[in-house]
Parts: sequence; C-alpha cells; structure tokens
Amino acid sequence: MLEQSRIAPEGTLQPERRAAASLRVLIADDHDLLRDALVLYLESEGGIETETAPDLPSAVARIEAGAVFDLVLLDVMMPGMNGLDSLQEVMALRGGQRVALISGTGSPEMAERALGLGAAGYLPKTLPAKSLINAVRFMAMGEQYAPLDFLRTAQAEATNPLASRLSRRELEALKGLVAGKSNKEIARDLGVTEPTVKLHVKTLYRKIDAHNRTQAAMIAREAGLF
Amino acid sequence: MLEQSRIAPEGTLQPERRAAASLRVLIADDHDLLRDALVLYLESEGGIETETAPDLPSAVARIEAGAVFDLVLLDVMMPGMNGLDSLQEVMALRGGQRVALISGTGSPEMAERALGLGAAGYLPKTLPAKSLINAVRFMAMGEQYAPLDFLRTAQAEATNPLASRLSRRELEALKGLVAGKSNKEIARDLGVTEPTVKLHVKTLYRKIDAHNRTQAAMIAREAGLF
DNA sequence: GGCGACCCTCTCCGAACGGATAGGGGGCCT
DNA sequence: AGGCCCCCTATCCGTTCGGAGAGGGTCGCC
Repeated sequence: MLEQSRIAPEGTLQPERRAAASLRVLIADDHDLLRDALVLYLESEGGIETETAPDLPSAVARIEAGAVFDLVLLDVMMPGMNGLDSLQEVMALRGGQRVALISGTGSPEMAERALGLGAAGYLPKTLPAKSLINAVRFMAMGEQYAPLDFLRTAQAEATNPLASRLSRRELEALKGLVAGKSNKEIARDLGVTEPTVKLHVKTLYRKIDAHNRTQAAMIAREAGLF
Repeated sequence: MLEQSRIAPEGTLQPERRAAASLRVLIADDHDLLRDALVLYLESEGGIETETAPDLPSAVARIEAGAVFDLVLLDVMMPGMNGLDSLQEVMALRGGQRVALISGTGSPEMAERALGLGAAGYLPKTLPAKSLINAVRFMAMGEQYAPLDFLRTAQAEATNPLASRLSRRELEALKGLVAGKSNKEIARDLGVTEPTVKLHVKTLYRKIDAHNRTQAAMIAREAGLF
C-alpha cells in the first residue's frame, strides 16, 4: 500500500501560543467523542484554532454570523446533513471558506463526486491522526486532499459493482423500489406515467438479475446503494 | 441545544509523567484518527496509560504476550472482529481483563446482549469525551457502563420493532420475503398452501407496519434479521 | 444524413399481490 | 369446561406486477 499523500511539515511545529496567522478550522460532527478529540489534537499538536458544531445548521449559523475559517470539516452523516447538497450549500456561503468532508463509512464514489464539486478534501475516519494535521494544512493552502489508496479503490469499485450499468431513470426507479414504493408512486415522484416506470423497472430487472421488486431492492441494498 | 461538552483545560495539562498506580487501557480500533485522539485524550486529560491495536488479532496477541490491562476497548467493526463472539474470545483470555465494546453505529440490542454476556460496557462513539474518562474509570472499578439514554431506546426498540412479536410461521414467511420469493414459493418451502402464506404475510405486515412485501423485507433487514 | 443510446408513452394479458371475511384444528391457560 | 392464541384452509375481489408487444422523441457519434 502506498504512502498516502501528505505534506512535509516544512519547519517546526508552532508552539501553542498561536501566531495571528494560525489556521482556523470549524469542525462539524455529531460524534462528541471524535469532535472533542479532534479539537484537542489539532489545538495541542497542530497549533490550529478550532471551533465545533454538532450539526449542520449550527455550522451554517456560525459561518453566517461572520466567523471566518480557513477550512470547514463536515461529517457526511450528521443531523441536517444531506450529502453533497449540503456540501455545496456550505461552499456557497459567504466567506469563501474551503470545505472538506469527513466520513466514517468511506464511500469512494462519494469522495470523487465531492472532489469534483470542488470540495477541499475527503477524510475517512480511518485516517491516522498525524496525517490529519498535515491534511488540514494542505487543504487550507488551497490544495485538494484525499488518501491515495482510498481513491484507488474508488476506481476499482466504479467499474465493478456495476450499479452504473443502469441508466439515470432506472437508478431513480430502483431508488423507489428500495423505498418500497409502488410503480404508481414512483411515477408520481419522477413526473412520468406509470407504464414508463414499469418499463424502467422491467429493464433494470434484467440488468441486475432480479425477478421481482423485492429482489431488486435487496440487491441494491447489498451493493450499498441508497 | 446544550453547549457541547468540550474539554475544559481547567488548569494546566498534566506533564507526561504519570503516577505508578494509573490505569492501563488497551484500545483496539481500526480508525487511526479516533484511536490516536483517544490515546492523547486519555493520557493527557485522564492520566491513563494506553496501548493501541489496529485490529483484533493484534489486540489478542498483545494480551497473550503477557501485557496486563485494567480495561480493553474493542471496536465492534474492525478487522478480525466478529461481533459478540470476538468479545467473548477476548474476555476468555488469561489476564482477567475487563472488556468493553465501542461502536459507531450504536445498536441498542447488541449493547444489551454484550452487557448480558458480561462485557464491561458499551460505548457509542457519540459519547462526549468528558464522559469517556469517567466511563473508563467506572468500568475499571468493576462496574458495567452504558449510557442511560442509550439503553432506554434499547428497551423501547426491544418491545417495539422487535421481530419477536411475530409468530414462528410469520417469521418463516418473512424470511421468504427477504429472499424475494413469491407466496407460492414460500408455501412450497413451508409445506402449506398459498392462501395460508398470504394470511401470514398480511398479518405480519400489520405487525411490522409495512404495506407491501418489499417494505417488509427492508424493515426486516434494517432490524438485522436474516 | 443514418445509426444507436436512452427516454417516454401506450395497449394487452396473465399472474401475483393485498385485503377482507369465514371457517376448523390443536395447545395452553384459568 | 370454555377461552384464547396460533396455526391452517378457503373464497372473493380489486389492484398491482411482470412481461410482451409497437410506437415516437431526443440526443451524440460515425
């Protein structure tokens, strides 16, 4: 396994007396344990100023109140968080802060999409703590950060698990199946007629080798979809 | 929302010199970030000696090598870990160490089963860092620890969503639903006629609050059945 | 231009599903 | 004994599925 991308500390660690130019980071995560530990670590070991928020609205409020951060870390699974939409929302806030996602489950495809949208980085919680400080500095400098081995599995999964053989509409229909909806409900959600949904459902059955909607839903779940 | 528990520096950080009678804790977790941060926190704020392991075999090897710990923390989701079996395995090792689980997903029913098996505690990762040190000390004293509100939802869920309200036949029918089988197939598997299966299916819908077989299958999966 | 995708709409039909209702049978309890 | 729960069987009916046709539409690419 390759060494993940990290930057050289280049210079000595700041003493805990922070210079006026020290980094300011906002950490938004509902896991108190992780959040508190991160604060302690970044502050004591990295000489980085931190603030925290337990959910997305708090984080947004903090930024809109005028606080300026070099970097904002968002947990992808916390109250108020809606995946990449929330990421874009925070990035669009005034202040021009850079935003990175931090994830426990670590979905490589989401990592790629986030980086594609301009996220500052994607930090799996499996990241060694030492790498974290480097990553934070790296991202605050305007670079994008993600563990290399992490993205490598992303490409492997992008071809393999094959939910990508489905068309956009078929994926949307499958999403409805997983939710236990009827064809009629799915049709309403998608703004099309029921026969159309039935067609999409039928074709996606063939693609994923299912014989009925329940099997299709279970297969989608197994694959980690939705 | 309450002020999140943040580590109040309250005085100076302990110098790294520890008392001889301090507690020794082994932390086994594959999340480097969390693990490193926990170490730093427990050592600096709690005056607790720590060792770490990135997976279950390493932890077991460390104990079998003769290391003595007051408490062992095991992540329920890490390499080599097989739920409660691994918990019992570690508890059975020589040394008589007490073992607690630490979990990110936080399944109340697993918490209760773990405590029933004699685990020292069950720590969700949503636990505030300040509570953690108290919990560790508490468990090292021989008590069992689990967050109260956590177990309260456990009881609520134990009575509520539990599949145990289903009769034997209904459970067997539900098993067929999860497999994506038709009523006719289920009937053949169970050795009964199709109308009977339809009745079981219908009644179990009411019990688990589903409206069709796909929803029932998903609910069963959510609950960890099959 | 033609070609191949993906998408949408519609019809037809047999099968399966979801729900209600009405029985009969065996245990287990008071 | 009767009462209760669970299991099994059955019939009826309206809806939904699953599968098959046969169209027409928009793209992008050769």
